Amino acid sequence: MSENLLIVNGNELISDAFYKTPAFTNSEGVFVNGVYGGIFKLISILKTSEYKALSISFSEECGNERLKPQILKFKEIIEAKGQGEIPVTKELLESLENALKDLSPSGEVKGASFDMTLKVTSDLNEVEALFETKSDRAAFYFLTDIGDFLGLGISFDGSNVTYIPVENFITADYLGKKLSILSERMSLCSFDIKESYKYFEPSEFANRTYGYKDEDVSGNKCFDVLIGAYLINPLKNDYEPWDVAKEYLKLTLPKRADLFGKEPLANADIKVLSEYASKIAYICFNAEPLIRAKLAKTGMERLMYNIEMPLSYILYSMEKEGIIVKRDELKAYGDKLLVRIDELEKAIYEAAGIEFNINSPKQLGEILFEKLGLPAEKKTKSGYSTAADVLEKLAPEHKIVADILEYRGLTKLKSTYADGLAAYIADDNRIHTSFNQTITATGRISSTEPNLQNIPMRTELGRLIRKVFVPKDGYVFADADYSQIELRILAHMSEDKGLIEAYHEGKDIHRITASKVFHVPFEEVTSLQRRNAKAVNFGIVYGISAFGLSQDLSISAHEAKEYMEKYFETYPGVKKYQEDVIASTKAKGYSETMFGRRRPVPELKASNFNLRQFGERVAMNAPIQGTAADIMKIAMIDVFFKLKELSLKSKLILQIHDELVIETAPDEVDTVTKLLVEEMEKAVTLSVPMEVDCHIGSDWYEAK
DNA sequence: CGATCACGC
DNA sequence: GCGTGATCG
Repeated sequence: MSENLLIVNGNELISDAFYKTPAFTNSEGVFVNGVYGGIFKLISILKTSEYKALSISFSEECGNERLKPQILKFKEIIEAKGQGEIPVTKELLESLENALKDLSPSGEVKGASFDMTLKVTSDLNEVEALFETKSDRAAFYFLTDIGDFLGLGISFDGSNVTYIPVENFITADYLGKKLSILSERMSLCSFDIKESYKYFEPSEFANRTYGYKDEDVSGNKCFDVLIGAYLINPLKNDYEPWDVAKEYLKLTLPKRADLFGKEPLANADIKVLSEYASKIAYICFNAEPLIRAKLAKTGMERLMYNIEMPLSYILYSMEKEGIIVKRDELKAYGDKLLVRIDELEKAIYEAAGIEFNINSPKQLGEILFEKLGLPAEKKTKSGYSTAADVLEKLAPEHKIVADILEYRGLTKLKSTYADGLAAYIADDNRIHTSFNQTITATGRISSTEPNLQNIPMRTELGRLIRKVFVPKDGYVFADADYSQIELRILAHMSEDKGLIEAYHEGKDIHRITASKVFHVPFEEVTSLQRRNAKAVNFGIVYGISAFGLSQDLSISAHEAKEYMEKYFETYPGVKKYQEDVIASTKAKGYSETMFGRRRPVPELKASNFNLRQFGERVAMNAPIQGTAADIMKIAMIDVFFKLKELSLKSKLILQIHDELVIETAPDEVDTVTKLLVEEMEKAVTLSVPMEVDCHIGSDWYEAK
């Protein structure tokens, strides 16, 4: 009996917390740090033990006048739950957690003071025992440095953290296996969890064979504090554990660079290392419930649990697979470029009458606009603009201009693609890009080191680079892309009858638009009219201004304005939608996708006109671009787990915003093609059809 | 390290 | 509109 009853001295609990927790007030300006810290500690004790009942005693005397009201406040909260022995139930815990939220000034729950007990061990028996700890959740952090796994920080209660260095029997694989097993019976939390999948496989994915499900599916799930923090604030560029600590726990901690500088972590002191890894585990454990609560409050649980978390595992898998790049052919391509670059360089020097650095916009500007006296149209902050659109207009004036444009294009191909990509080809002849899930403001994925989402496509010479991207022996690429996904989303979200109808006709959308805007029969639309309509469609999706459109089409701002007005006459629903979305974004402070992904737009309230205009374009574009990103992510989950369900050898390897690439086994081509198109098209049902095109090829050039 | 340019969707 | 990267000064 006595073992099941937790007896607490209320005065001591609050008093301890009062001195440990930095002072802060609730929304009414009353100091509540003691009550807050006390309840926080109480919750953590109740959650990590098996007490069946709780009894809290209070005494009258209290010396500290600032502390006294906090003890009384706590007494009030507790007595509302019951008198004497209070049964420990789920409801009690929930109500205590709600009490925490009420105490916090911004309605968020914040952690108690930094209060961590660290234990370092690599004793096999101790580690084995540790992994038998009873808890409903754990937080961990894999400490790695340039590919080396150094150790694991792990906590089951948010105050006791164990650091396990990798040594002897305790290998990276061993710890990974332990975590995989642990994930079967409790939820695991980490920071940037994608980086841990190399060592452990969460049980929720190990045998998963179903795709995206709207409703949550029960079971122990992994949680990534980084992804959660990103969803809540996608504008912050790089979240580090310390940022989460500060934002959610009000803790200030040294950063990685401050602790270790540029030294390899392997050289660092074990004490510093263990503390570093353990603090991150500590931060994760204590921030997790706060981030979960905020995600629930902001309606982003589905995004987090059903989309982003499974996606993190898929991105890891795609990075691991990589894509084969033919080293020798890439080199030959670069050499071919160099021949032409040298020719152009000579011709440019000849025409200029002087040798200069063509790559320097400053020097180039001086040559073109001063030495050669060409008409300078546009200026930048630092001088003449030498951007491509400016040079294109100058081309008839002087033969040097065309050469410069070609030179620019070729050196770009050479440095970024030919030479740039070569540096990333690994020993397996593959490039393993990093897909980043927590960078963009709109929810898109980004790709770095190298960026495989901007491989040339537009010009034939650039496009040829895609020939060096090949599938493994005997395999082919299946490349599927959504047809105009963003414009279709606009049609759906704006509910514009004309645009929806146009898509149901299944004909060339730009031609239909031109026909409607210019009042000519569909068959009589000229190529110029179609090109202009296409540019307007494009511009609308991006929320560009008449000025932006005029730049794109090289027409006057006046003409561009007329085009847009005609467009809005044709599709009045689009105009209405844009106005509504700006108003609601302004009112709420953020825009929202179909799946509830938020993008804060503080610019809408700026006093600066240009900034506010920018805010309007962002408010119009973010829901479109973000919804497209959501849909693609769902499609990826469907495609990935479908491949798994069917035990196919084919692997998803690339995502380029509206396009997926699968390295496909020859005997699976038909299955994969059908699967890709089906899963991508059914990822979401809109009021317009989703159209997916899929091509097969023996390299990426052919498959597009 | 910010500005400019060029590549993608 | 959203990104990444190379280059310059």
